Amino acid sequence: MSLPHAILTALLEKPSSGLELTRRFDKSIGYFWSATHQQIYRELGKLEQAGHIRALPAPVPARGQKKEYEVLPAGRAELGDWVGRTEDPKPLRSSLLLRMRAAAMVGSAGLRAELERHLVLHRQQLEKYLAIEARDFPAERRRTEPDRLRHLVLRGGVDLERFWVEWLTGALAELGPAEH
Amino acid sequence: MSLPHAILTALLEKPSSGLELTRRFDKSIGYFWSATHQQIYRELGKLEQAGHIRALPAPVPARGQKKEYEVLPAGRAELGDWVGRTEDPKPLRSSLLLRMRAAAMVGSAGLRAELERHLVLHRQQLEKYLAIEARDFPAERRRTEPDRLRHLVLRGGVDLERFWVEWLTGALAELGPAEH
DNA sequence: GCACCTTCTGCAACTAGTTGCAGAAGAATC
DNA sequence: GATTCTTCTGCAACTAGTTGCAGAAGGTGC
Repeated sequence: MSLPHAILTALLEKPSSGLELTRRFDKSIGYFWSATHQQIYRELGKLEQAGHIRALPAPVPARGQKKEYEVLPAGRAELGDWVGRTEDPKPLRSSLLLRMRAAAMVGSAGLRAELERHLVLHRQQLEKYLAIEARDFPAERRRTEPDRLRHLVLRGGVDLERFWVEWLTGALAELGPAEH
Repeated sequence: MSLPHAILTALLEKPSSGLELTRRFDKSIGYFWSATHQQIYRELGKLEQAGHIRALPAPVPARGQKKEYEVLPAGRAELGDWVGRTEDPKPLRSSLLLRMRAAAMVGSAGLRAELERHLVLHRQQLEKYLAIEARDFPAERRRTEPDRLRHLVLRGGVDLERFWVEWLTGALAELGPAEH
Protein backbone atom coordinates (compact mmCIF):
# COMPACT_ATOMS: atom_id res chain seq x y z
CA MET A 1 0.00 0.00 0.00
CA SER A 2 2.78 2.45 -0.80
CA LEU A 3 1.55 3.86 -4.08
CA PRO A 4 -0.78 6.48 -2.60
CA HIS A 5 2.09 7.69 -0.44
CA ALA A 6 4.45 7.81 -3.38
CA ILE A 7 1.90 9.99 -5.16
CA LEU A 8 1.36 12.24 -2.14
CA THR A 9 5.11 12.74 -1.89
CA ALA A 10 5.41 13.58 -5.57
CA LEU A 11 2.49 16.01 -5.39
CA LEU A 12 3.98 17.73 -2.35
CA GLU A 13 7.19 18.20 -4.24
CA LYS A 14 5.15 19.75 -7.03
CA PRO A 15 1.42 19.80 -7.87
CA SER A 16 0.90 17.96 -11.15
CA SER A 17 -1.55 16.37 -13.52
CA GLY A 18 -1.80 12.63 -14.02
CA LEU A 19 0.46 12.56 -17.02
CA GLU A 20 3.07 14.80 -15.44
CA LEU A 21 3.10 12.46 -12.46
CA THR A 22 3.56 9.49 -14.77
CA ARG A 23 6.58 11.20 -16.37
CA ARG A 24 8.07 12.11 -13.05
CA PHE A 25 7.61 8.56 -11.86
CA ASP A 26 9.51 7.41 -14.91
CA LYS A 27 12.53 9.40 -13.96
CA SER A 28 12.57 10.05 -10.23
CA ILE A 29 10.28 8.51 -7.63
CA GLY A 30 9.78 5.58 -9.99
CA TYR A 31 13.44 4.58 -9.56
CA PHE A 32 12.42 3.02 -6.29
CA TRP A 33 8.64 2.81 -6.66
CA SER A 34 7.50 2.42 -10.24
CA ALA A 35 3.92 2.78 -11.43
CA THR A 36 2.05 2.85 -14.71
CA HIS A 37 -0.16 5.75 -15.73
CA GLN A 38 -3.15 3.52 -15.12
CA GLN A 39 -2.29 2.91 -11.50
CA ILE A 40 -1.67 6.60 -11.06
CA TYR A 41 -4.98 7.76 -12.51
CA ARG A 42 -6.88 5.24 -10.45
CA GLU A 43 -5.05 6.17 -7.30
CA LEU A 44 -5.56 9.90 -7.93
CA GLY A 45 -9.28 9.19 -8.06
CA LYS A 46 -9.18 7.35 -4.75
CA LEU A 47 -7.05 10.00 -3.07
CA GLU A 48 -9.42 12.74 -4.23
CA GLN A 49 -12.40 10.75 -2.96
CA ALA A 50 -10.66 10.32 0.39
CA GLY A 51 -10.13 14.07 0.66
CA HIS A 52 -6.34 13.77 0.62
CA ILE A 53 -5.85 15.74 -2.56
CA ARG A 54 -7.99 17.99 -4.71
CA ALA A 55 -8.05 18.96 -8.34
CA LEU A 56 -7.24 22.63 -8.87
CA PRO A 57 -10.28 24.32 -10.40
CA ALA A 58 -10.14 24.03 -14.17
CA PRO A 59 -11.98 26.31 -16.60
CA VAL A 60 -13.85 23.49 -18.36
CA PRO A 61 -13.87 20.20 -16.47
CA ALA A 62 -14.34 17.42 -19.02
CA ARG A 63 -12.92 14.12 -20.08
CA GLY A 64 -9.53 14.46 -21.74
CA GLN A 65 -9.09 17.77 -19.91
CA LYS A 66 -5.86 18.26 -18.02
CA LYS A 67 -6.34 18.25 -14.25
CA GLU A 68 -3.76 19.49 -11.75
CA TYR A 69 -3.86 18.02 -8.29
CA GLU A 70 -2.53 19.40 -5.03
CA VAL A 71 -2.22 17.86 -1.58
CA LEU A 72 -4.71 18.88 1.12
CA PRO A 73 -3.82 19.08 4.84
CA ALA A 74 -5.45 15.69 5.42
CA GLY A 75 -3.16 14.18 2.80
CA ARG A 76 -0.08 15.71 4.35
CA ALA A 77 -1.15 14.40 7.74
CA GLU A 78 -1.68 10.91 6.35
CA LEU A 79 1.77 10.98 4.76
CA GLY A 80 3.42 12.13 7.97
CA ASP A 81 1.67 9.33 9.78
CA TRP A 82 2.77 6.77 7.21
CA VAL A 83 6.42 7.82 7.48
CA GLY A 84 6.36 6.79 11.14
CA ARG A 85 4.89 3.35 10.48
CA THR A 86 7.01 0.21 10.42
CA GLU A 87 7.09 -2.21 7.52
CA ASP A 88 9.35 -5.21 7.02
CA PRO A 89 11.60 -5.27 3.99
CA LYS A 90 10.00 -7.51 1.44
CA PRO A 91 12.00 -10.54 0.42
CA LEU A 92 14.14 -10.39 -2.67
CA ARG A 93 12.63 -11.56 -5.95
CA SER A 94 15.09 -12.11 -8.71
CA SER A 95 14.30 -14.20 -11.73
CA LEU A 96 17.97 -14.03 -12.70
CA LEU A 97 19.01 -15.79 -9.51
CA LEU A 98 16.19 -18.26 -10.07
CA ARG A 99 17.49 -18.93 -13.59
CA MET A 100 20.92 -19.69 -12.20
CA ARG A 101 19.49 -22.10 -9.73
CA ALA A 102 17.48 -23.77 -12.49
CA ALA A 103 20.60 -23.85 -14.64
CA ALA A 104 22.28 -25.89 -11.92
CA MET A 105 19.67 -28.59 -12.63
CA VAL A 106 19.18 -28.46 -16.40
CA GLY A 107 22.35 -26.89 -17.80
CA SER A 108 23.43 -23.32 -18.21
CA ALA A 109 23.04 -22.84 -21.96
CA GLY A 110 22.57 -19.15 -22.76
CA LEU A 111 23.04 -18.07 -19.19
CA ARG A 112 26.37 -16.36 -19.72
CA ALA A 113 24.95 -14.08 -22.39
CA GLU A 114 22.10 -13.12 -20.09
CA LEU A 115 24.50 -12.27 -17.28
CA GLU A 116 26.48 -10.08 -19.65
CA ARG A 117 23.31 -8.36 -20.79
CA HIS A 118 22.32 -7.61 -17.21
CA LEU A 119 25.79 -6.32 -16.50
CA VAL A 120 25.43 -3.77 -19.30
CA LEU A 121 21.97 -2.73 -18.09
CA HIS A 122 23.16 -2.24 -14.52
CA ARG A 123 26.18 -0.27 -15.66
CA GLN A 124 23.86 2.01 -17.62
CA GLN A 125 21.56 2.52 -14.68
CA LEU A 126 24.57 3.27 -12.50
CA GLU A 127 25.75 5.94 -14.97
CA LYS A 128 22.29 7.49 -14.96
CA TYR A 129 22.23 7.70 -11.18
CA LEU A 130 25.73 9.14 -11.03
CA ALA A 131 24.75 11.81 -13.55
CA ILE A 132 21.74 12.75 -11.41
CA GLU A 133 23.94 12.87 -8.34
CA ALA A 134 26.47 15.14 -10.02
CA ARG A 135 23.71 17.44 -11.28
CA ASP A 136 21.38 17.58 -8.27
CA PHE A 137 23.63 16.97 -5.28
CA PRO A 138 26.80 19.00 -5.31
CA ALA A 139 28.48 19.14 -1.89
CA GLU A 140 26.72 22.37 -0.89
CA ARG A 141 23.33 20.79 -1.50
CA ARG A 142 23.89 18.22 1.25
CA ARG A 143 23.48 20.48 4.25
CA THR A 144 19.79 20.54 5.16
CA GLU A 145 18.07 17.43 6.40
CA PRO A 146 15.66 17.13 3.45
CA ASP A 147 18.58 17.34 1.03
CA ARG A 148 20.55 14.77 2.98
CA LEU A 149 17.56 12.43 2.98
CA ARG A 150 17.02 12.75 -0.75
CA HIS A 151 20.70 12.27 -1.35
CA LEU A 152 20.78 9.13 0.78
CA VAL A 153 17.95 7.66 -1.25
CA LEU A 154 19.86 8.28 -4.45
CA ARG A 155 22.98 6.84 -2.85
CA GLY A 156 20.99 3.70 -2.18
CA GLY A 157 20.26 3.43 -5.88
CA VAL A 158 23.90 4.04 -6.78
CA ASP A 159 25.26 1.50 -4.34
CA LEU A 160 22.69 -1.11 -5.30
CA GLU A 161 23.63 -0.84 -8.97
CA ARG A 162 27.28 -1.06 -8.00
CA PHE A 163 26.49 -4.20 -6.04
CA TRP A 164 24.92 -5.84 -9.09
CA VAL A 165 27.77 -4.78 -11.36
CA GLU A 166 30.26 -6.33 -8.98
CA TRP A 167 28.28 -9.47 -8.39
CA LEU A 168 27.69 -10.04 -12.10
CA THR A 169 31.35 -9.40 -12.87
CA GLY A 170 32.37 -11.92 -10.24
CA ALA A 171 29.83 -14.46 -11.45
CA LEU A 172 31.06 -14.19 -15.02
CA ALA A 173 34.65 -14.59 -13.88
CA GLU A 174 33.78 -17.68 -11.90
CA LEU A 175 31.69 -19.28 -14.63
CA GLY A 176 33.85 -18.22 -17.54
CA PRO A 177 36.82 -20.54 -17.12
CA ALA A 178 34.59 -23.59 -17.01
CA GLU A 179 32.88 -22.88 -20.36
CA HIS A 180 33.99 -24.93 -23.31
CA MET B 1 5.83 -15.78 -14.84
CA SER B 2 8.66 -17.33 -12.83
CA LEU B 3 6.72 -19.25 -10.23
CA PRO B 4 6.11 -22.37 -12.34
CA HIS B 5 9.83 -22.48 -13.09
CA ALA B 6 10.73 -22.05 -9.46
CA ILE B 7 8.51 -25.03 -8.71
CA LEU B 8 9.93 -27.13 -11.51
CA THR B 9 13.44 -26.43 -10.23
CA ALA B 10 12.49 -27.37 -6.69
CA LEU B 11 10.80 -30.57 -7.86
CA LEU B 12 13.83 -31.53 -9.93
CA GLU B 13 15.99 -31.10 -6.88
CA LYS B 14 13.61 -33.40 -5.05
CA PRO B 15 10.06 -34.65 -5.75
CA SER B 16 7.74 -33.30 -3.09
CA SER B 17 4.18 -32.72 -2.01
CA GLY B 18 2.59 -29.27 -1.92
CA LEU B 19 3.34 -28.69 1.73
CA GLU B 20 6.91 -29.91 1.48
CA LEU B 21 7.40 -27.47 -1.38
CA THR B 22 5.96 -24.68 0.72
CA ARG B 23 8.45 -25.47 3.48
CA ARG B 24 11.36 -25.65 1.11
CA PHE B 25 10.33 -22.33 -0.40
CA ASP B 26 10.38 -20.86 3.08
CA LYS B 27 14.00 -21.76 3.54
CA SER B 28 15.71 -22.11 0.18
CA ILE B 29 14.29 -21.17 -3.20
CA GLY B 30 12.01 -18.71 -1.45
CA TYR B 31 15.01 -16.61 -0.46
CA PHE B 32 14.95 -15.22 -3.95
CA TRP B 33 11.48 -16.21 -5.13
CA SER B 34 8.96 -16.45 -2.33
CA ALA B 35 5.52 -17.97 -2.65
CA THR B 36 2.60 -18.83 -0.38
CA HIS B 37 1.20 -22.33 -0.13
CA GLN B 38 -1.83 -21.10 -2.04
CA GLN B 39 0.17 -20.04 -5.05
CA ILE B 40 2.02 -23.31 -4.95
CA TYR B 41 -1.06 -25.53 -4.87
CA ARG B 42 -2.66 -23.59 -7.68
CA GLU B 43 0.48 -23.72 -9.77
CA LEU B 44 0.93 -27.45 -9.14
CA GLY B 45 -2.55 -27.94 -10.56
CA LYS B 46 -1.71 -25.95 -13.67
CA LEU B 47 1.62 -27.70 -14.17
CA GLU B 48 -0.04 -31.09 -13.87
CA GLN B 49 -2.71 -30.05 -16.36
CA ALA B 50 -0.01 -28.89 -18.76
CA GLY B 51 1.71 -32.26 -18.53
CA HIS B 52 4.87 -30.80 -17.02
CA ILE B 53 4.64 -32.73 -13.78
CA ARG B 54 2.65 -35.68 -12.51
CA ALA B 55 1.45 -36.85 -9.15
CA LEU B 56 3.06 -40.09 -8.08
CA PRO B 57 0.35 -42.75 -7.78
CA ALA B 58 -1.11 -42.67 -4.28
CA PRO B 59 -2.95 -45.55 -2.63
CA VAL B 60 -6.15 -43.59 -2.01
CA PRO B 61 -6.46 -40.36 -3.97
CA ALA B 62 -8.72 -38.03 -2.02
CA ARG B 63 -8.96 -34.52 -0.72
CA GLY B 64 -6.58 -33.91 2.18
CA GLN B 65 -4.43 -36.78 0.91
CA LYS B 66 -0.74 -36.13 0.52
CA LYS B 67 0.35 -36.02 -3.12
CA GLU B 68 3.95 -36.25 -4.28
CA TYR B 69 4.80 -34.65 -7.60
CA GLU B 70 7.67 -35.33 -9.95
CA VAL B 71 8.82 -33.55 -13.10
CA LEU B 72 8.08 -35.11 -16.49
CA PRO B 73 10.40 -34.79 -19.50
CA ALA B 74 8.16 -32.04 -20.91
CA GLY B 75 8.62 -30.07 -17.71
CA ARG B 76 12.36 -30.46 -17.78
CA ALA B 77 12.40 -29.31 -21.42
CA GLU B 78 10.30 -26.27 -20.58
CA LEU B 79 12.64 -25.36 -17.75
CA GLY B 80 15.72 -25.73 -19.96
CA ASP B 81 14.06 -23.49 -22.49
CA TRP B 82 13.18 -20.90 -19.88
CA VAL B 83 16.76 -20.74 -18.60
CA GLY B 84 17.83 -19.56 -22.04
CA ARG B 85 15.24 -16.77 -22.24
CA THR B 86 16.08 -13.14 -21.55
CA GLU B 87 14.24 -11.03 -19.02
CA ASP B 88 15.05 -7.51 -17.88
CA PRO B 89 15.76 -6.95 -14.21
CA LYS B 90 12.67 -5.49 -12.67
CA PRO B 91 13.04 -2.06 -11.14
CA LEU B 92 13.71 -1.75 -7.45
CA ARG B 93 10.73 -1.32 -5.14
CA SER B 94 11.58 -0.21 -1.67
CA SER B 95 9.06 1.32 0.64
CA LEU B 96 11.89 2.22 3.01
CA LEU B 97 13.52 4.44 0.39
CA LEU B 98 10.11 5.86 -0.39
CA ARG B 99 9.62 6.66 3.30
CA MET B 100 12.89 8.55 3.35
CA ARG B 101 11.88 10.56 0.35
CA ALA B 102 8.53 11.33 1.97
CA ALA B 103 10.34 12.23 5.17
CA ALA B 104 12.23 14.87 3.23
CA MET B 105 8.86 16.56 2.66
CA VAL B 106 6.98 16.04 5.91
CA GLY B 107 9.65 15.45 8.56
CA SER B 108 11.53 12.37 9.62
CA ALA B 109 9.86 11.54 12.93
CA GLY B 110 10.30 7.86 13.72
CA LEU B 111 12.44 7.20 10.70
CA ARG B 112 15.64 6.58 12.62
CA ALA B 113 14.06 3.79 14.64
CA GLU B 114 12.81 2.16 11.48
CA LEU B 115 16.28 2.29 9.92
CA GLU B 116 17.71 0.67 13.02
CA ARG B 117 15.05 -2.01 12.92
CA HIS B 118 15.85 -2.82 9.31
CA LEU B 119 19.53 -2.91 10.11
CA VAL B 120 18.90 -5.62 12.69
CA LEU B 121 16.73 -7.60 10.29
CA HIS B 122 19.32 -7.46 7.52
CA ARG B 123 22.08 -8.47 9.89
CA GLN B 124 20.02 -11.48 10.92
CA GLN B 125 19.37 -12.49 7.35
CA LEU B 126 23.05 -12.12 6.61
CA GLU B 127 23.92 -14.44 9.50
CA LYS B 128 21.42 -16.98 8.22
CA TYR B 129 22.94 -16.96 4.74
CA LEU B 130 26.46 -17.22 6.11
CA ALA B 131 25.45 -20.22 8.20
CA ILE B 132 24.00 -21.90 5.11
CA GLU B 133 27.14 -21.13 3.17
CA ALA B 134 29.37 -22.61 5.87
CA ARG B 135 27.20 -25.72 6.09
CA ASP B 136 26.44 -26.39 2.41
CA PHE B 137 29.38 -24.93 0.54
CA PRO B 138 32.75 -25.87 1.98
CA ALA B 139 35.58 -25.26 -0.49
CA GLU B 140 35.46 -28.79 -1.88
CA ARG B 141 31.81 -28.37 -2.79
CA ARG B 142 32.58 -25.59 -5.25
CA ARG B 143 34.13 -27.66 -8.01
CA THR B 144 31.33 -28.80 -10.31
CA GLU B 145 29.36 -26.31 -12.34
CA PRO B 146 26.02 -26.96 -10.62
CA ASP B 147 27.64 -26.41 -7.23
CA ARG B 148 29.32 -23.24 -8.40
CA LEU B 149 26.01 -21.94 -9.75
CA ARG B 150 24.17 -22.66 -6.53
CA HIS B 151 26.95 -21.10 -4.54
CA LEU B 152 26.90 -17.96 -6.68
CA VAL B 153 23.18 -17.58 -6.04
CA LEU B 154 23.75 -17.79 -2.31
CA ARG B 155 26.65 -15.35 -2.61
CA GLY B 156 24.21 -12.94 -4.26
CA GLY B 157 22.02 -13.16 -1.17
CA VAL B 158 24.98 -12.68 1.15
CA ASP B 159 26.34 -9.68 -0.72
CA LEU B 160 22.94 -8.08 -1.02
CA GLU B 161 22.38 -8.27 2.72
CA ARG B 162 25.84 -6.87 3.27
CA PHE B 163 24.96 -4.02 0.95
CA TRP B 164 21.89 -3.15 3.00
CA VAL B 165 23.76 -3.42 6.28
CA GLU B 166 26.38 -1.02 5.00
CA TRP B 167 23.94 1.40 3.45
CA LEU B 168 21.78 1.49 6.58
CA THR B 169 24.83 1.97 8.78
CA GLY B 170 25.96 4.86 6.61
CA ALA B 171 22.50 6.40 6.53
CA LEU B 172 22.23 6.28 10.32
CA ALA B 173 25.66 7.84 10.66
CA GLU B 174 24.74 10.64 8.31
CA LEU B 175 21.37 11.32 9.88
CA GLY B 176 22.40 10.78 13.46
CA PRO B 177 24.41 13.93 14.13
CA ALA B 178 21.55 16.12 12.92
CA GLU B 179 19.02 14.72 15.40
CA HIS B 180 18.18 16.80 18.43
C1' DG C 1 -12.34 23.48 -42.64
C1' DC C 2 -11.03 18.87 -42.73
C1' DA C 3 -7.69 15.20 -42.11
C1' DC C 4 -4.26 13.82 -39.20
C1' DC C 5 -1.25 13.59 -35.08
C1' DT C 6 -0.12 14.11 -30.36
C1' DT C 7 -1.40 14.64 -25.65
C1' DC C 8 -4.08 13.46 -21.86
C1' DT C 9 -7.49 10.93 -19.39
C1' DG C 10 -9.65 6.95 -18.33
C1' DC C 11 -12.56 2.26 -18.76
C1' DA C 12 -12.30 -2.79 -18.88
C1' DA C 13 -10.26 -6.99 -18.67
C1' DC C 14 -6.54 -9.58 -17.28
C1' DT C 15 -2.52 -11.67 -14.39
C1' DA C 16 -0.11 -12.30 -10.09
C1' DG C 17 -0.08 -12.55 -5.40
C1' DT C 18 -2.52 -12.53 -0.57
C1' DT C 19 -5.78 -13.69 3.03
C1' DG C 20 -9.31 -16.14 5.22
C1' DC C 21 -11.32 -20.13 5.82
C1' DA C 22 -12.78 -24.98 5.65
C1' DG C 23 -12.74 -30.01 5.10
C1' DA C 24 -10.32 -34.65 5.23
C1' DA C 25 -6.68 -37.74 7.38
C1' DG C 26 -4.16 -39.24 10.89
C1' DA C 27 -1.98 -39.04 15.35
C1' DA C 28 -2.35 -38.04 20.38
C1' DT C 29 -5.17 -37.98 24.65
C1' DC C 30 -8.38 -39.34 27.68
C1' DG D 1 -13.83 -45.23 20.72
C1' DA D 2 -14.81 -40.39 21.06
C1' DT D 3 -12.55 -35.84 21.31
C1' DT D 4 -9.20 -32.93 19.97
C1' DC D 5 -4.97 -31.33 17.66
C1' DT D 6 -2.01 -31.17 13.75
C1' DT D 7 -1.07 -31.82 9.02
C1' DC D 8 -2.26 -31.29 4.41
C1' DT D 9 -4.97 -29.80 0.58
C1' DG D 10 -7.63 -26.61 -1.54
C1' DC D 11 -11.77 -23.12 -2.66
C1' DA D 12 -13.18 -18.24 -2.80
C1' DA D 13 -12.67 -13.58 -2.46
C1' DC D 14 -9.72 -9.86 -2.41
C1' DT D 15 -5.76 -6.43 -3.57
C1' DA D 16 -2.13 -4.80 -6.56
C1' DG D 17 -0.31 -4.23 -10.87
C1' DT D 18 -0.44 -4.67 -16.25
C1' DT D 19 -2.15 -4.32 -20.92
C1' DG D 20 -5.08 -2.97 -24.53
C1' DC D 21 -7.86 0.21 -26.13
C1' DA D 22 -10.72 4.33 -26.84
C1' DG D 23 -12.46 9.05 -26.61
C1' DA D 24 -11.82 14.19 -26.00
C1' DA D 25 -8.86 18.40 -26.73
C1' DG D 26 -5.97 20.79 -29.26
C1' DG D 27 -2.39 21.66 -32.56
C1' DT D 28 -0.42 21.24 -37.64
C1' DG D 29 -0.65 21.15 -42.59
C1' DC D 30 -2.81 21.67 -46.73
